[in-house]
Amino acid sequence: MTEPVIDPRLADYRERFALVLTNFGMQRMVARVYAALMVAESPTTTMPELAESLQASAGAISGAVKTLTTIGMVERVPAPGSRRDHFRIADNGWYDTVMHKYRVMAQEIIDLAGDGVETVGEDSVAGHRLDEMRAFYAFIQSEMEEILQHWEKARDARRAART
Amino acid sequence: MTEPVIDPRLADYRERFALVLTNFGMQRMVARVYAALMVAESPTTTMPELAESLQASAGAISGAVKTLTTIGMVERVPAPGSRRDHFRIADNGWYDTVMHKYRVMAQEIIDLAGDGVETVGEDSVAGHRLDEMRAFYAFIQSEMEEILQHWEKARDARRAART
DNA sequence: TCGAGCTTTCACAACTTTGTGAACATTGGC
DNA sequence: GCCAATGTTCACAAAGTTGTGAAAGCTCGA
Repeated sequence: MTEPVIDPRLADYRERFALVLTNFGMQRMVARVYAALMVAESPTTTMPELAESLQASAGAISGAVKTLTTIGMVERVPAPGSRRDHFRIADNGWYDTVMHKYRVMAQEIIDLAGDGVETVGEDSVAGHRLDEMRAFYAFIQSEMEEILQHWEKARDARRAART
Repeated sequence: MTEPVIDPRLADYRERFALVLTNFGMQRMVARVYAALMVAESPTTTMPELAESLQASAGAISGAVKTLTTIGMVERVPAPGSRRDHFRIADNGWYDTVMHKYRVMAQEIIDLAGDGVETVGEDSVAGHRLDEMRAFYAFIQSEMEEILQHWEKARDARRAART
């Protein structure tokens, strides 16, 4: 078993980062790969590099990378002069993905609660509970659009300020 | 095996409801109990009623109810004239709990990203990535306070309007 | 078109999670 | 204070999840 060549302090931090993402509901290996890309000093990283650094099999890396690229948190980068695939954290990937997920979830709950109101009747006890749930998520959904716009403005200002 | 006495249409809806919560990351049985309380027509429900309706063991119900009361989504209601414990969906439990969870998660990420910036150095490639992540969650956290206040106002108006 | 280098897929084993059933603990009425 | 009704805990079995290793599949350059 070869030891990975990486600053132990950085490896510790990377694993802690992955652990937090795991608590969010992200799969273990997916979280570790994301964390590795997040703390990587080089702009892009290859699958063998990830496998060695994380001490994981090529198969596990392949699956995790596929998940991350599918949901748009990581992107495959064309790498002239190299036959290996290169990957990096997608610009905006984090919040685009998170926000998209929340938007979908909110819509799902709105529909679900709406169906419930129809099922139990809108003037029943359960009907009122479900209707308030629906109203809450409809409210959150509408607020989210506004927040996202505010963030994009704030982010652009930050980036511009970074000389 | 005794068949549960419940409208099949309602039982289907209840299971669908639980499934959506499960996709949110809630444990299966916890989600089923919450769904059962949500669609119940009676204001409160006992553990044996939940066990029969959900066709689950008393042990599983006990565990799920404990989880739900601990996080504040369900409350134990004193029931004069009955030796059984009665439970109901906590008023405000849903969004208090969800919002509290998000607030904690946001703070955790802010701290995590902050530590990362210190670990890798703020002028490194990774430092910039981590710093933007930190800024995003700090932004979300501050916006959330405002949203919650708006919702409470909107909710009170809704309730007042319900004659 | 062939071969070398990468990546993907898949069966399996290790591990984790979840719910049951039964024993144990608690509570309230008599 | 006792007994019966309820609630809780725990060991274990079933089910599900995750990562490995190896084999199969691509792809690019010659």
